[in-house]
Amino acid sequence: MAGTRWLTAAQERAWRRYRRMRTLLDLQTARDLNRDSGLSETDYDVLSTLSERPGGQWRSRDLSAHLLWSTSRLAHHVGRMERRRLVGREPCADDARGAVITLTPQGWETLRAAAPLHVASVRRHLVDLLTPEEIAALDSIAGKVIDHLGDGPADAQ
Amino acid sequence: MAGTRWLTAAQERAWRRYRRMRTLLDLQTARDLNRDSGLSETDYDVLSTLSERPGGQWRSRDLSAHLLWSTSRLAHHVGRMERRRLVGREPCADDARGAVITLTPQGWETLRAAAPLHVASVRRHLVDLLTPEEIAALDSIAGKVIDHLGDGPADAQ
DNA sequence: CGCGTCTTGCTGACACGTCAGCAAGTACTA
DNA sequence: TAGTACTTGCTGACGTGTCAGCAAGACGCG
Repeated sequence: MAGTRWLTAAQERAWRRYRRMRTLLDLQTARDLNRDSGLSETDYDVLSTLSERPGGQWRSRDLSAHLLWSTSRLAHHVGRMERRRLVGREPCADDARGAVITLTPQGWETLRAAAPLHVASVRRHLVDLLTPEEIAALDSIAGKVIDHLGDGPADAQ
Repeated sequence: MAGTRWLTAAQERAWRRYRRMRTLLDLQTARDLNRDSGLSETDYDVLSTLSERPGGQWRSRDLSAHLLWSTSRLAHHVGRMERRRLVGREPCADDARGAVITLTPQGWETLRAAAPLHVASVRRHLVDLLTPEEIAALDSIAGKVIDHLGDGPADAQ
């Protein structure tokens, strides 16, 4: 590999700082979420995704694809959340193999209470730090990466 | 919480896509790194950080602070990397409590072989997708978050 | 020095994620 | 309809991260 195209100083700096932002921001929002609502980020992802559908119901297969999780990971995580009464499982009417994950009343209530606090946390540590131009730039950068990594525009997201 | 300041449409969109970029980019670079070099991202972080110092040596305490890892996490991870002969442990001359983590010859060689492939992966999935202006914007955004979350500008990174 | 406190690093128990493998159901094809 | 292959979801084993707790050494003050 004689002809490796190393990063320029500006590129290297941006990459390093992106990685550090990622680490710090994750740590902080996770800490806030756990302190405020007793949830992990993954718990919150599951609850908020479920709530996007009218009845709070998703087929396991679709939920794991949407979250970019393995079906195994979803099964484990849903099992743990089920024990905490945040979600439930029901057989699927159309397909006897299928399982439908459902938000319980307690799941709805937990999410309702958590959402404003989580939004405040995201504002505090990211959104309110940036100008509208920077928000637009972040969106555009993320869009390019998402398109490149082929998230299937029609599909998940 | 009647007066919650929810996100605007543009902010919400940027936040969601940032999160998705994060997930996709992590998955892809981790997959590439493992396929090309048999390393995890955390392995690579440890090796490349060690290599920044002349002798490839870091005090445990300093390394965990630099990586934003708990000392426990570092101890576990170094133990595993030690079994693979990528790093070694030595007692610290100045402080009998201390441990010094050292890159082994095999660790150097592994990193030397992995680096160009990893850079290519980062280029392919991020850097080469962006204009110089977008690189600058990403750097500036990350800088704001890092400053806000108090990474101690003089300290780590 | 002698004592209490802080720092450093390690360990064990437990929570979470991945992977291989399995059982049951569906879909395609002859 | 029977046979084969695919899909769906679960489980167990194992690697990794977090947390509480420990032992040894450093530090500070009388």
